[in-house]
Amino acid sequence: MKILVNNFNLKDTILSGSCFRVIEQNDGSFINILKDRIIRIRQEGNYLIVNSSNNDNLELIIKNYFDLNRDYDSINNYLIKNDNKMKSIIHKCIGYKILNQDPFEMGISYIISQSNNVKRISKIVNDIAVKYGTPIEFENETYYLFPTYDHLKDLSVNDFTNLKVGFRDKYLYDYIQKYQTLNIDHLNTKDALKELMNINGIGLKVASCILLFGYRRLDTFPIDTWVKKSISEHYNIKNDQKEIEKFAKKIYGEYSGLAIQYLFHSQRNK
DNA sequence: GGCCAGGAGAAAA
DNA sequence: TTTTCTCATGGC
Repeated sequence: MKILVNNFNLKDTILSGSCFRVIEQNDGSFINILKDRIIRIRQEGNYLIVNSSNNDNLELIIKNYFDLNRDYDSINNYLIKNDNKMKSIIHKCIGYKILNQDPFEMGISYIISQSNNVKRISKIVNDIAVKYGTPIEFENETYYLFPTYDHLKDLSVNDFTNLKVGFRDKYLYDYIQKYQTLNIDHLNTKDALKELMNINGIGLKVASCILLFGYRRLDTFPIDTWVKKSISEHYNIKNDQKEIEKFAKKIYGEYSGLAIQYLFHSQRNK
């Protein structure tokens, strides 16, 4: 399948570090494991070329996953209007989109991410899928979908320990116990953060990532060392979590999540 | 072989 | 209230 896109950069988007289930291929394409299917995708100019294990609603699913229906141009203009320094930063990030990933998978993945590196995060996430997820045949290989809540709801703390997640075993267990009572969609962002942080092992950073990448809350912004570095380079702001939060909310408003991702992305790609 | 990774929680100051 | 220490594991 061929999909026409504009102002989209597949590689920057898919390798941005928010997705742990993507495998870069030697031919420039990517194997990406979505919620319910496997895709092979590559970009040729303004076209995406996609093969999938499941063609039902494929174009719809691709456009939703890569956030291709959102008007990034007008958001970018809004950000630049509020902060002229954004102009050069955004210029380095043209085509970067925020992936719409599965909320449950994001919860598990970002709990695992704390004090960890991307390579090992990906390995553990994949180990969980291989052990508890559904196998899918695609291009003569077997891939495993990330398990649903029902697949994991009866696991014990020790089952997670056996997955070599270290001290995060009890965190994952508590997340599973509380997952069904979460009511994120009916809460504003501030309360949604609170609700997630009520889970043992989820702090502000992880909760922000879950909301931004799993629940499309573009007004949440994970602040890490890259972002702090970028902020202190571009702005005269104290290198302090609270100060940066105040600044981001005030200047970038409802799109602070995207703005902070631009800072993260441009700093990381230096 | 020591350092550190898209942190969080508990203890200590 | 803010700073420091600890928590498993493995990549480099």
